[in-house]
Amino acid sequence: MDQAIETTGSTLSAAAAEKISAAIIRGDLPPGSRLAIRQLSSELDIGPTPIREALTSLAGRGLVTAFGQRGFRVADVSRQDLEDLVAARTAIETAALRQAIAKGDADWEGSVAAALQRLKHFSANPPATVEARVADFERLNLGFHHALIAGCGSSRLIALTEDLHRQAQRYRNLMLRVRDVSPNVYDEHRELAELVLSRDADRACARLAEHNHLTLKLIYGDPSH
Amino acid sequence: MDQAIETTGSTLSAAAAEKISAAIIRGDLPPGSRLAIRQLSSELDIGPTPIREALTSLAGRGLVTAFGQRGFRVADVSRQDLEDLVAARTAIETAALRQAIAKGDADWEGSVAAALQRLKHFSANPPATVEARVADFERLNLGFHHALIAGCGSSRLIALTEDLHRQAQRYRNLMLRVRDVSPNVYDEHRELAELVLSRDADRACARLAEHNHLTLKLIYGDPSH
DNA sequence: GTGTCAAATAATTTCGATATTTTCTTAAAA
DNA sequence: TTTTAAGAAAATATCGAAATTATTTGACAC
Repeated sequence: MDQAIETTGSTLSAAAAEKISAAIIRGDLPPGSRLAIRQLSSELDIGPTPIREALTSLAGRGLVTAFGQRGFRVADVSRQDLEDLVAARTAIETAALRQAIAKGDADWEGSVAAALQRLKHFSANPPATVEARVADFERLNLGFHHALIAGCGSSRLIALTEDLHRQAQRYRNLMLRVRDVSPNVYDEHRELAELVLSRDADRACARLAEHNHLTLKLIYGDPSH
Repeated sequence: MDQAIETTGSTLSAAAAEKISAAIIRGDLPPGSRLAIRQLSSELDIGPTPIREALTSLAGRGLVTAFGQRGFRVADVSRQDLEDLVAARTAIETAALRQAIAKGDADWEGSVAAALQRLKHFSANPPATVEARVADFERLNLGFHHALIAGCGSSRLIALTEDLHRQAQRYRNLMLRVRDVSPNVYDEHRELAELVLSRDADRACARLAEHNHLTLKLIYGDPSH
């Protein structure tokens, strides 16, 4: 149910960007590898022009790096870059969360509760295979973080947060050899949701920052620098 | 000395993006107006493909909106959008400033002092014409804000800050009929620079937030909503 | 007079091919 | 042996045209 319709009414460029983006986040296209236009064009059976446009779009979202007249490459990874990523994500996501807590209405509270409920159900009835567990969790996790800040009313902060979330997801997929979902993942999110719904902005943001730093800790160990 | 060399070694797409971006920020292309590929192609004497790529790139930077298969338009403006813009910019810029104050070395301090010095010289010897005053000030102002956060070491936060700075510049160019530089603009920046160089992060960030809210106040009056 | 449908127009999107740039290879000179 | 230079090969960036899609115009029915 992923690409059932060939042309969904949207452009081929968007479809190409979606597929390439997914491959990069999944880790199938390793960091630094060349993104040859001709090769991608024949592989995806799409002309060079939409491929090129897709790569340009992805470059604006931090997954691809453009090298002047020397083509495109998958964005590199490093500890320093991950520190940047976590810092930027925390700054933007906490700002959005503060606005959401200040402005959020009843619908927003309901969305947060619903997203948490889905995580609870997932935790109680996890899928059998590891692949399904990881895939489902990533979808629910993104949905939960989206629900938290959806009430902030700022399309800019929401879009930026989701971009950075996907970049962090790529790091986890690339560098964590043990790719399974922690059993107490529900409790982690439940406590965060409680702080949010009780409108305690300071504690909620502190908890969210801590939550985001987990990615850095899991990959590179405790913060030293 | 702006477009002396036709092809600077960079791509035509980048050149087209630069020209269209400047026209949008300047206000020559009004918000909501259609960005017809064929027309831009003949006007700039560049093929449709680079134009298209330029528009895609600008869409990722918030100056252009893409409408599925119905072309591109200059991004709309509204009070709500400007509130988003100021909030996002403040969140990101203050986060970068905190990191810069924490990590910044002697070179960074020198850059801040130098950027301030250029503003001082500008204020003491302003150009004769209004156009030159505004153009010079915008360049120096961008340089000053860049210098403040350049020491943060996060390319992500720097790039985002500059994007949002240009979007705010567009609002000022569009909506302020009185386009001249305030005489006490140097003092404003000097006080900010002093707080930064004294490494007082809290006060510097508060001052920077206040500084950014000026755009909103000048355009829409005092904050009510 | 109003709403709906169909044809024509105009636009974007996409493709295949060309020209330019970069990179790799090879050979010659220091 | 190392460096430099020249030529060949591959890749990108770009162009002009074709195909698909959206919009407008006009006529017809209600």
